[in-house]
Amino acid sequence: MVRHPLTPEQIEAGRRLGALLRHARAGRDLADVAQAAGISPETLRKIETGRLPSPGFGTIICLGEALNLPVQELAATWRGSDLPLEAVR
Amino acid sequence: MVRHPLTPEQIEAGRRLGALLRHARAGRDLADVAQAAGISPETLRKIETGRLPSPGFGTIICLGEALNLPVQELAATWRGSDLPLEAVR
DNA sequence: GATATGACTGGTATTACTATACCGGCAAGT
DNA sequence: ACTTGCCGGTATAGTAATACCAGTCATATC
Repeated sequence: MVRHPLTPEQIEAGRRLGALLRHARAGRDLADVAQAAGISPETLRKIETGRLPSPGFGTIICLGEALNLPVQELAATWRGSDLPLEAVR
Repeated sequence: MVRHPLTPEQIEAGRRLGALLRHARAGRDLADVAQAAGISPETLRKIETGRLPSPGFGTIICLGEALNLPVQELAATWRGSDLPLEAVR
């Protein structure tokens, strides 16, 4: 096989990650956050809705910076061991 | 444009990330680490040598787990603000 | 010294996916 | 009605992830 399709687990992980990002964005404008992270609004929207389940590493890092999200929480959310924010700090 | 080619900065970031991963692997067998992270040995080798400059988020998270690397250091290395391990803990 | 073993390397090929863009539509607010 | 913000569908260039290969460079082993 050349490249395996994404597993359901990976797709689920992408959904969790997207939900976290949308929640962290709170009220801010989607386009503003996207620009701050250096990605296109279209891409951010797809990540948030889970239609881009497994984005690039740098993409998520930049988004985490733009949203003031600790990297550890992003990683924990992706893994599914969704420890609350307090446990990370 | 539909998708921008990777910038030289991104390629450099990939190189740094790969160097960190290879250093963290130390003496362990490449194939063993790859299996522990759930990716193919070929892919790990390309990430370490920088031929896959911008891997998936999940890919790096799994590798960090397999190598006991704190996520924050991976992120810092990618960003270029290569704070030493001690500053992260 | 020839030969084998083991781990890495660059090259090439292939498929699935990311990242981007544009569209029409839908809901809430002004 | 008009704007604002989100949504799903579609299209496309570039890349990730996988696989196979031949070549290198040690370190053994004969």
